[in-house]
Amino acid sequence: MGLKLTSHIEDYLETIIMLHKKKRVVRVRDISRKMGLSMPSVCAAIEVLSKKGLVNHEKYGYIELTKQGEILGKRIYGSHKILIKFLKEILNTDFRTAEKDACKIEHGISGNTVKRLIAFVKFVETCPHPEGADWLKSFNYFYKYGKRPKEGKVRKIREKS
Amino acid sequence: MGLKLTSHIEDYLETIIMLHKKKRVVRVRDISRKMGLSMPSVCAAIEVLSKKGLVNHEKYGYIELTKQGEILGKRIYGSHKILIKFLKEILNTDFRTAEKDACKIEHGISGNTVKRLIAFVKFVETCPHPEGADWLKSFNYFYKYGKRPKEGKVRKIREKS
DNA sequence: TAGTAATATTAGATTAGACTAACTTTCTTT
DNA sequence: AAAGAAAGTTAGTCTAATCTAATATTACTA
Repeated sequence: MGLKLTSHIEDYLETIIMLHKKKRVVRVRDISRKMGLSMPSVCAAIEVLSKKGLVNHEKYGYIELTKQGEILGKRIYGSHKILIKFLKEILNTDFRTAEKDACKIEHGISGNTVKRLIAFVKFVETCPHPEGADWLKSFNYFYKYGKRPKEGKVRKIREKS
Repeated sequence: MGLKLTSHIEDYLETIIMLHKKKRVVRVRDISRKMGLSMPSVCAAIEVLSKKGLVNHEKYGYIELTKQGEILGKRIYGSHKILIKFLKEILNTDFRTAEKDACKIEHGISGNTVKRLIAFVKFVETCPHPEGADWLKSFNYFYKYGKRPKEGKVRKIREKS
């Protein structure tokens, strides 16, 4: 009866949170489509989540998060969002890569590291444009050309991949 | 006969690379101890790596990386090191957390993201002390106190966890 | 409202990764 | 060089996560 979740089960929980935001009502089919898994797989996972007390689910009915499920799910989803932000806005990876990488990364990362990452993202965002231009643009220049831009040289960097 | 590796199998490969650096000769027992897994588990994994042509292994003998195994292993190990660096030197997490998190993260992350991360770490390291003090120390201050240090205010931040 | 489509569940199989117990080989120590 | 210790392997079991096929329920629609 432990509350320990495998990373796969966490994925289901996170997906439920995301679907809830858009639809308010979540069904097996929705999860199945969103995650690209068969409905039996989803059923099995929901069964596990249900036994852990994280969702309520009656046969053939909707899936609802319990209080506990919502708390845990939101924590997981929070990590997801901050990672996306880091990957997209700071490392400037493209949207699809960011999504993919964030999914893989988020379950492994410890709570403390997430906290630091959140702080870091905030720190960078509030950075007082130290190089005479936006700091993140400077990074993109650095990534592209392998050297720091000269003062006042950074405009807008467009890139692929 | 694909060359696709599961993340677990990549872990074994990475461990072999690390052990090689220190011992030159790697045995099942070494891997077993390093990874905290039973010897039969290691044997099974070595069998897989052997079939993929990444290691050579004769019964009761040493484990040697093939050319291909070394190339792949080093690539994986490279991601590991850059992540450790990011977690330890930039986010300033403690050593054990960094190790743990890096292991979890590294297999999920895409090659392109690793490249960006490498660039990012280098970028930060070469940052020309924009706030009148070392940039990373400023971040640590920010993490600890939730606000940016005033000019010239950052000394040395000691922290737990 | 009866029939069909969509959704959900059950049953059973498969795969990867781990384990323990038992056995074999190699190394070490006296 | 023989005995015991350490290392390696084999065999068999377990669990988690997936699948397909078959069945059951619910929803839609003509």
